[in-house]
Amino acid sequence: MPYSYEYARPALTVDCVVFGLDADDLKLLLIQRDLEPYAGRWALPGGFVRVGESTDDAARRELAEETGLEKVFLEQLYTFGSPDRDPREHIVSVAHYALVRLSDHRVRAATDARNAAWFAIDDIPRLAFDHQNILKTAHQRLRGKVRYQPIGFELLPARFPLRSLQHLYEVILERTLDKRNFRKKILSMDVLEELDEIETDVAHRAARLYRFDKRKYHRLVKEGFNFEV
Amino acid sequence: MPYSYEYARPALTVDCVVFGLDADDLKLLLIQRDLEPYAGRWALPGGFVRVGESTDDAARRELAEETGLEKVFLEQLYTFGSPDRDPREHIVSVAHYALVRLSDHRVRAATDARNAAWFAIDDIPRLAFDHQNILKTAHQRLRGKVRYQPIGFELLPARFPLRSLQHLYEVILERTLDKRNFRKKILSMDVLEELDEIETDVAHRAARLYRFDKRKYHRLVKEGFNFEV
DNA sequence: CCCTGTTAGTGTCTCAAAAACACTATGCGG
DNA sequence: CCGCATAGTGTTTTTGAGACACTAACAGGG
Repeated sequence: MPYSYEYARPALTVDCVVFGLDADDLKLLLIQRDLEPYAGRWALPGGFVRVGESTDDAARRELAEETGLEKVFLEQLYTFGSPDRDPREHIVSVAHYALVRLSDHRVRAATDARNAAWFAIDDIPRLAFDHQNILKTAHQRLRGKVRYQPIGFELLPARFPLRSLQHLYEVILERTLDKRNFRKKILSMDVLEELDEIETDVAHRAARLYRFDKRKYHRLVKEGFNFEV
Repeated sequence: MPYSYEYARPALTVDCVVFGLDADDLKLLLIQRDLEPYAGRWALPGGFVRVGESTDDAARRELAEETGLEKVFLEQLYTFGSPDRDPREHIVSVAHYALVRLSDHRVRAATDARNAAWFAIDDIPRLAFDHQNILKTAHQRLRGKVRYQPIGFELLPARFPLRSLQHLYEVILERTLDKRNFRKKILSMDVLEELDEIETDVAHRAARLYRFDKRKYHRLVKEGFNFEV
């Protein structure tokens, strides 16, 4: 035990709530624990913070190690510091949440050495530790976030029909939106670029594709805005 | 050095950004450091988290120890985890912010053994560590918060004239508000109770006093709302 | 007691944006 | 070519924000 301190220290971990979107649902990335406590139980990816490493870096590192995800949108969520949240000892966890395009990452996560899988957001198994609570907090934050920051760039493929973006908002907000009002609003924000391209392989009229204007999008993310949908 | 661990651990602290309101200004509570590093420099109250103690409890304890403040409104703000924010070693700090009625607490803080004092929010001395940055984050959060949660219960005396509440919003938002629109809006929220009582000892027409309806106020805090002022 | 100074308290109009709402267009598949 | 599924498109109504100015009450001084 080579590391000694004058006073006892809680351990420090990071956990990641990774949201992904596919054609139908908002999904959550979980890994299956192979060690006690809660061996076999599904849990949020995460692990210990190393000395000399920022908590954000630790979250990215653990995410890459456990699920193969890299370069994702990731933000700090909340720090869970209750002393009894881990049965072993006092472990404080800085929770983060991430948004990823599920289509980019589905395979890698599923075939990783650690057992990792995507779950539909309303069909989540029992989770280890207080991870259910962390998830609840993250989902609330996500719902709150879409009201004052644009979202979607991180969750949709590079080119997408407007329907997909509306669907994303509907899934996050858990309510349906009016198509015309949604289109009016989102187009008036001037962050989408209309492409000369339409969907293929659909059994009905094909929709026009759009992409985000990175510059304008990130400016808007930074400044905040008002998006009541 | 009686506490040993298999892996190195960052130290864990809490810091508190304590906002107080007096008749004129938004104030900030600071303590003067008596130890290195940054001896003599003003800093946010805070200290180490003990094992077995939640981060929230730690924040409350440190606040009580260093400034005498107890039972204040206190929420977690953000966790600052950069390894170089403290010159000694890697110290991760869970920052909190608190809102207090300055009139209730002015004396105790100022006469405490540790040198503690209130500073006007736009006349803050150079701070230790990254505390300037933490303060900036807290001030932003406070401004954001008033838009979707009612505020004031924690910062105003039990009975107050509407002018005080408007003044509170003006100070936090750093702009003036229209009296009639403000009253219209705040009264329509149905959280204030009109009292059969007016100000005393004022050299002009005395204003009617109000108080918050605790039940309705806390319901609204919980649910969130939309307060664009 | 009256005049002055200071803050309390009150209503309406304008304008912008949100919300409600239904039909035609297009393309695929059988 | 017909049926089906989704794309795409404007107008009206309603709601809320924002701008705006005068009278009322009270204290204090002359």
